[in-house]
Amino acid sequence: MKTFAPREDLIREGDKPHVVNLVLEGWAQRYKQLPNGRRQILSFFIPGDLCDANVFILKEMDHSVSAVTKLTIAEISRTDFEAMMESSPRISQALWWKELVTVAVQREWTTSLGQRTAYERIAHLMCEMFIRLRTIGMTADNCCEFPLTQTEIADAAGLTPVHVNRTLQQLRNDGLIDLDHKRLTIHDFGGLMKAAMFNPTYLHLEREGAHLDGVD
Amino acid sequence: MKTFAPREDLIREGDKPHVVNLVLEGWAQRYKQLPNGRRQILSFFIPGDLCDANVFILKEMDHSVSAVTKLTIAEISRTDFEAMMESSPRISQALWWKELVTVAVQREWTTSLGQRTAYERIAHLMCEMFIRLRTIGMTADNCCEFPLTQTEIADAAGLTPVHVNRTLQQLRNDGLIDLDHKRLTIHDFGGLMKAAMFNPTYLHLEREGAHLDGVD
DNA sequence: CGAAGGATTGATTAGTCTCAACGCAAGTGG
DNA sequence: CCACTTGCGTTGAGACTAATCAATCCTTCG
Repeated sequence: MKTFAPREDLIREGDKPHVVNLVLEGWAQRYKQLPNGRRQILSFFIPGDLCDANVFILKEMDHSVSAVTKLTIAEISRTDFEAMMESSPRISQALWWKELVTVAVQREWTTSLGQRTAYERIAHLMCEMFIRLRTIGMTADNCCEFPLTQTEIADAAGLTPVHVNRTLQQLRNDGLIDLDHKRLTIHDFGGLMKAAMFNPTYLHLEREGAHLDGVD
Repeated sequence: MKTFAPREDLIREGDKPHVVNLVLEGWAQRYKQLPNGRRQILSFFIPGDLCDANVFILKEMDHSVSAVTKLTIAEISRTDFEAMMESSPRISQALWWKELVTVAVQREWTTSLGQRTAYERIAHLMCEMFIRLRTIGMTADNCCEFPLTQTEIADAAGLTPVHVNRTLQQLRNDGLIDLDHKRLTIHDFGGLMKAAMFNPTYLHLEREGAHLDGVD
């Protein structure tokens, strides 16, 4: 068990991976930095997420991971991880499932960046994070923590912070959300999903309970 | 073994997955269609690629797959696939490796769409496909097949066909490439990589124990 | 030979970026 | 406890990349 301060790096591009990280508390983010200095945030991790199942198969990390908030993680060694995988087919299947969902989410982000407008992208990110947080019981009614700065939203959505700011104002004016002091309130989830063209299929929630699919 | 005509669908979003597809000959593409009609191409498959390892763990496909060219594939049943996985740790590790590379590629596409310009995105796509084709021996000198229409390049790069056309002209005028009759020639690979900010690390061409596979 | 899909070109517009400044709030050191 | 610093959010003006709309040309192929 290990803790990190907000914005501290856990893993840097180029590192030789040697453990699997399991998030226990807080948010983390995966990102890539380009030679021209621009940064793309590739995914967010919340409690229960594995940073990279089985990474030690790879020679070198192709991305970095940093804490968003104060962060607590468990490090799982290669031997422990492999023992887990072999201990039962059900566990190894669950790990495969986690990995398949991770790719599915990455594909959806690709789709967002390629086809959605700024407004739609931000709405989509909010839908995704809200649902993911809800499945781990970290929402209260229509509220959740949303500890990202506008610059981080920008780097995740492929936009500039200035444009994120203006777009958030639109989302607020349209009565869809409120975002203040790192706290997100969704006033009209149906409307937000519609605006984002959000379809939760890609999160493959079925096995965790259909009751969570009921929206608002 | 099965064949498909160019542009024919192998798998449709919403299908219940029941086999793993292995590409034997030709190119295929994974894509997603949004309610507003826009399409994002998410990845290309070339010979040797698995369309989706272990997909049958999921209840429902969240994307579609179609042939780009005339296509030949092998269908691997769930039982056969699982038998393969259990037959040896080296095989199951190789399959994990394939999957990890798939996610890594997806992350790089996310980065392209979020942070690279039109010019850089197209250059990057060409670098990636050229290297992947080279590792399976499907390049000759600095040439390879590149069977995409400009509309397909556009849907992969998050651009319009018109803009792809103009950008290709720039790439040609800059002396980096030629693309004609579905045949790509790279005149200056170093320059193309530089323009694309292309770093092949994410393809993880080296992996632990790869030399034991007789692959490569 | 005609049809159809793909590539190309031109003119205009929209969405987002860039640059620059300013405000506010929280944390820090004196 | 106050002044200073710093990071984050907000606003405005102008520039630019890429989208849109629309027409034309070129290939390929039945």
